[in-house]
Amino acid sequence: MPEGHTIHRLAADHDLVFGGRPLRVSSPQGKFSDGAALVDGLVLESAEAHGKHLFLGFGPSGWVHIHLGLFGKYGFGDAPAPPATETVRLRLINDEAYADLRGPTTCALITDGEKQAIHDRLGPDPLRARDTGEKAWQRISKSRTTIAALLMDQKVIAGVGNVYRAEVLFRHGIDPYRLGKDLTRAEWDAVWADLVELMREGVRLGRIDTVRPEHTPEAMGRPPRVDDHGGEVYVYRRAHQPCHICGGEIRTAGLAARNLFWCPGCQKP
DNA sequence: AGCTCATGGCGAG
DNA sequence: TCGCCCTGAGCTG
Repeated sequence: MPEGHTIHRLAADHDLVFGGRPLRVSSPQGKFSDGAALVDGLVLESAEAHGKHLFLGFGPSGWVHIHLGLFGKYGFGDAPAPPATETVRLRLINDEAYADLRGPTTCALITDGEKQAIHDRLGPDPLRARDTGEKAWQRISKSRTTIAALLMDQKVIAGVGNVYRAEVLFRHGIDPYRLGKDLTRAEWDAVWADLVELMREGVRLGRIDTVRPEHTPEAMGRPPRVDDHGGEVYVYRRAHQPCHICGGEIRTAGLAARNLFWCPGCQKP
């Protein structure tokens, strides 16, 4: 289950494992059979990520556009591939490896123009080397929407999901209900820079770790702990537990159909 | 076996 | 704001 770091990692893995060589493409489940047939046997020329969107490039034949949604999952493995189960939407195979995709929101063959339209509607991505937080700031600084909602809006900033949202706001002591227009430029610059760093680390480690060294359980003299989503965090899914820093109770609330987590003690309005 | 929930996003009203 | 789509894990019974 993905935020932007997962998708950038997947793009790199595709390049490494399948890039520059022909590969077999199929859709055991059948829902992508037509698209798969059109690129089967072609060379994978490039793999790109923008926010939570993944693009597999097959030259003039176009791009396989993948969005994992909430449930989508990739499984990579060494050849030979096991028999595909009925939920495998997309299977890639070469002599050494296979990759299975299950449960994506999107898996479709698109043109260069359609791909460009997706880039155009996405905000800057902290994991794209040429992107900066400037365009995001232009929208945030004029917006009467809460910063918590803005961080989840992929048109404002691409790649941030529910975990990074909660964690980066905590790390900067920003109350999630503050309005975009009430953030200072310095606050936004610090948040953007932090996302760049945190998400790069997320790509490297393959999980979301946001707890600073001085706040780890060891440093704080507490028993070791890994949160049930695989990384170490301050507030995400820690409702009603004590804050690692102030000891106050972590709070949760629904916001735009998602669960928001924050520490009222550390994140003042 | 059936329910709930999950790191997303879309379109209808 | 709500319902809906995609899948699987972790409960409950």
